[in-house]
Amino acid sequence: MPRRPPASSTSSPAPSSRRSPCPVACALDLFGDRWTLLVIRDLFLGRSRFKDFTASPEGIPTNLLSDRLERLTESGLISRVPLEGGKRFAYELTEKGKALKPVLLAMKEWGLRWEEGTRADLLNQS
Amino acid sequence: MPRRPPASSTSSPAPSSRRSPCPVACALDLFGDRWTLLVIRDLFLGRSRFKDFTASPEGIPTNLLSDRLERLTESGLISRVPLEGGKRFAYELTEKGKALKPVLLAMKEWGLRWEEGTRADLLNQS
DNA sequence: TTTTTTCACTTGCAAAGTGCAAGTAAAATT
DNA sequence: AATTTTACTTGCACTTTGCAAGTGAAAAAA
Repeated sequence: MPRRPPASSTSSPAPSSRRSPCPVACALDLFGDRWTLLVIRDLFLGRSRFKDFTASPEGIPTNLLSDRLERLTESGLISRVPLEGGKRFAYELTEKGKALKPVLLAMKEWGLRWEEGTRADLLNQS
Repeated sequence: MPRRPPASSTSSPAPSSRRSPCPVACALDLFGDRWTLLVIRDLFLGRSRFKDFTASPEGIPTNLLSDRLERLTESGLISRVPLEGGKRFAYELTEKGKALKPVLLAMKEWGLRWEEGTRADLLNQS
């Protein structure tokens, strides 16, 4: 995945790396890979620290997690919040990131219906 | 992306390559990349031939298109339908593939809302 | 306070995937 | 019969992925 510039509180400026003006293509430029949406999912599940993400059952490699957290921050889907005094951070969804809930819910429903043996322990409506 | 076995008309058996029982992770195992959902989008837009997909504005490389069509067929999201007599094929969404409409619509809405300059010429409700 | 453990990464490397260009053979068209 | 189009495949350079190991700071334990 190629890299991209930051984001505003309303809507992000079109980066030159955009493949087309299609909103689906555009979305895939931001999270079209095997890991990014799982990090978003974890954030919806209340996980917020680096180790929380690595503890998820899929076992994201730590170098990829670093990379994804950085990209998500750059594209304004998440923000880093400094933890008590120290140099450590928690991550949280921005409004833009929270707006992905319908996407995740649709994928969850699809998976539950069409892929045998899947179960959604945690990701609820609301 | 690692490869996987075929699919039934109800729900697909769990492949050993599955990363977790999470329906989202499972879905991403099938279409978690930058191109697959664009092929699905094109099919929803009525495109069905190899050249139709290559003609989309994102310009998928032909080797990747071949690969994606094969994987989508294997995983039961699309099927190859033989064209009049010859050895050529058209591609169409299966029921399982059509069931991805809510996912694409959610992504479309998200892109339109949060990514400046995107526009959805074609992908409609229904 | 010192030691140990945990956390949040980074680095190195082999393997796999991507993207581009060029090639090919069959089908369709002229 | 010759030309063009279609649906691919192949080759190759480059990038990304996944695994393991290493590192330094912070937190916890002794």
